[in-house]
Amino acid sequence: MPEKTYDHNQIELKWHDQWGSDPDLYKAEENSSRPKYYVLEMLPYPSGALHIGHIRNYSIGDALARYMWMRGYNVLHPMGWDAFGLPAENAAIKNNRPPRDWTLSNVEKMKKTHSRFAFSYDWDREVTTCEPDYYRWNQWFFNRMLEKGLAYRKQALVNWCNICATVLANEQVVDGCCWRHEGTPVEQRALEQWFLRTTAYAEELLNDIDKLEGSWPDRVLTMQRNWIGRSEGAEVDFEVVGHGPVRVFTTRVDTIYGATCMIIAPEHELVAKLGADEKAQARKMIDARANQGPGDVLKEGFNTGLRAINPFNGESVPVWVGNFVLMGYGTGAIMAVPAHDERDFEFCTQYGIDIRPVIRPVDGTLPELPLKVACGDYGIVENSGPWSGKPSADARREMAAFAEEKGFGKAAITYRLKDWGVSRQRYWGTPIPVIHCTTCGVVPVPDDQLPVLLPRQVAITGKGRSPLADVPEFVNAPCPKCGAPSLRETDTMDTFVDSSWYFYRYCDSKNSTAPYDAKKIDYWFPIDQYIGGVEHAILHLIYSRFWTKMMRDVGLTTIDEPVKKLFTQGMVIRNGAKMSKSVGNVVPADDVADKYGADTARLFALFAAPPEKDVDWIDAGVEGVYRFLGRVYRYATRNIGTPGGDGSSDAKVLRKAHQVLQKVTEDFDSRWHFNTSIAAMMELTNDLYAEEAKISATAMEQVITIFVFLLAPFAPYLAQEIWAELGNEGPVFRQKWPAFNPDLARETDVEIPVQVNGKIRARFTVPTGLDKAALEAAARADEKVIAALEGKTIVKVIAVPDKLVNIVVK
RNA sequence: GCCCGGGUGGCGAAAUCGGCAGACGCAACGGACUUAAAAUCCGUAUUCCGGCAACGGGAGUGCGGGUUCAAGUCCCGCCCCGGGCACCA
Repeated sequence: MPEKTYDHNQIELKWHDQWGSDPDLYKAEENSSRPKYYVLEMLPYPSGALHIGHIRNYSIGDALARYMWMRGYNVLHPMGWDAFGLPAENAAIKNNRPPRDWTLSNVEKMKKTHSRFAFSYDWDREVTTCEPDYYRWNQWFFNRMLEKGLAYRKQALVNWCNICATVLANEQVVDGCCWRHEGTPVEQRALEQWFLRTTAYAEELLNDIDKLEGSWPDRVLTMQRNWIGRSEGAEVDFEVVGHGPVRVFTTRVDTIYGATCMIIAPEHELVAKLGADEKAQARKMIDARANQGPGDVLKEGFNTGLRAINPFNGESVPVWVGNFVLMGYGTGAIMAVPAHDERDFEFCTQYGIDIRPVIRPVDGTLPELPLKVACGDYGIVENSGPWSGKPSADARREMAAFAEEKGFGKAAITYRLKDWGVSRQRYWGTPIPVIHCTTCGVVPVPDDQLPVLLPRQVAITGKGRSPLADVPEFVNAPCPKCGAPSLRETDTMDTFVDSSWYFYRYCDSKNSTAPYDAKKIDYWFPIDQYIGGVEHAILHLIYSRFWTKMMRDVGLTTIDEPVKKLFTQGMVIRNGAKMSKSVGNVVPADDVADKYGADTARLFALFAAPPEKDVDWIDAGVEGVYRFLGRVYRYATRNIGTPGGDGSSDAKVLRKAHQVLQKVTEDFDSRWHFNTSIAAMMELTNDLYAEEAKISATAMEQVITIFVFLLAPFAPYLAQEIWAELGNEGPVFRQKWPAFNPDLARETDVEIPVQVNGKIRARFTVPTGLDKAALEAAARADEKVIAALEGKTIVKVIAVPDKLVNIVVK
């Protein structure tokens, strides 16, 4: 066949049309005899256009999906849209266009790009989270959580972002600022809010991390462990004279005889009982903290004049208010042991409060005053009544037990993790399905009245309260219990609710009577491979784990963890920042596809670096991959169906082909270093060019066929085109992945370097597998080696078969 | 401060088990083809020293030590970069 030039547009358009006319092409089988494989990439926010960062994510998942298909699995590979969220509202304000219109038109555009890139999704299962047939189930789950006491409402200090004009979850606060607005400090506001009781699962979320060990990246597991932040300690009541007990939390109850004051947070309820001056001072601290960005904060405090009694030794100590004590952790009050805690030391030194060492190092003496630094180490407890002389660990345990026995405390565990605040004062989200009735109180909207529909025509102001509050048709509703005119809840749910369970919906996306059929979940779950950005290590991935456990306890599934294996791909960086629309440094996927084709863009996204690594996007590198595909195509077309050469290089190129097949197969099955898989294919291409004239027609066809398979998971269009050129029918990714032949792949000869004292002095070629003795003999017979050994005494000879010979001389 | 990653040519990287450092690609340079250019094909390329050259010699994976016949890889101590957590009691 005459050589054809690589016209990516023509090839890709042809197969795109052909594949597009077959809706069942990438369909997962409902009743399959094949083993199941659920591969999932994190669903995108429909911002308007796919960029190279998306392409990298989907190219990894798609290569895997295609490979697993060829390996004979029943693959579920779905895609959807995380369609609720703030950008739609901002766009609506800017363009005067309803968020739904804007969102759905973005979905259409991005779906076109998806299809152009030939990502193999089962679009039949598409999920769009802003549509009622999806979000009604958010509401339904909310009702289940209300029944279980896992959803509750309380007045609480919440994180407030002024620009977003809404509340943020704890997880959405970064360095004291809004996660979407880096420079905007989060304010604390007291609001009535809905919370989901994630803390009920703190212990299980932490313990089950062990089950994920080895199949989730360590980095993610560590981040989650830190986030849950379990500390073991004790709670102890100090009687505040004239006011009653105030409880403190400490991890070092063994140091309690060294407590020289109590410090409470400025938000602590005891402050309300102080004088006007003190209250004003505490208020100032709270405000100062609200306006503070990240960084070091100066310790500040004042003496309340109150006294508290240490229940262990009956000592009366002063009560202070301190700006470094957090209301949101522990009990909001601490006992200060300046001798053994760095922060207490700093504070007490500053205000001249007593310092009293009570822990002696195991092999030393009690620290002498004045101290230069606090000593937080464990040791032997001293000057501590009946516990003196005991090791810290024992004293901790026994003192907590003692407190419990005497009724003034107990052993306690505290978590950094807090309940998930889900109320948002915004329009574009799932309406929280409750009604406020003056007589019945908070009444959930009954399941059979769901969904509570989000009204379509709403004026979005971006000011402080939910726009839904200004829609009378929405707000005014009868109480489901007593029928009296009542008011609907106008807050909407955090969008992370949507993404906490969407992957279950893919298994049964059209179910109109339940979120899904449990039998279908049983078949497909857990997700065999989840692929996404490490930036979701905490938010999305903790919420998803929580949601699964909640679903299990509600009786909707039997599994504990949704994701078996997690892969976090590196970010695509451009101009020093993660590629994203909000930063404005995106390379639109369509631009690259226009110029070089989808195959090139996909291949380059994988070739630039190993997939877990961050990669700087540099346009220049794309050329090389494009040239490679062109070389492959021209070579294939000019050699298919030609008489061929004398076959003297057949063995050589077949060997190389099987070696590359082995390498690519192993890369898929283990560490996914597709950059080296692709490099191996380039090597094979270079060999094929070099040996072209000496390959027989039969060998040529065999090698090109192998090449097509190698290419199929990465560059589906070109693979399909050559597959057809070879005279084959049907989609190549429905073929069976070829097994490599280890005999054909085996190298016959190997070059052995000979070192003398570690310096290479000679090389020779021997058959592979030559044993030590023969290798040593061959080395000693080599002229150059003889010359190098002249006049030296051999101390030792190391011969490693197929690797090297090292002769140690004196 | 604590906990994870990482540091290799001009650049992206490779070296999976301790065994030839720099595969593959980009950029660069040289050649072939062309009236010319593009495209394509072939070749050169870590660096320093000596040589017209074939070649020979030395150094080299952030820094300093160590183990070993042999270290990018293992051990100890540092430096730098990226990420996470951070008055969390």
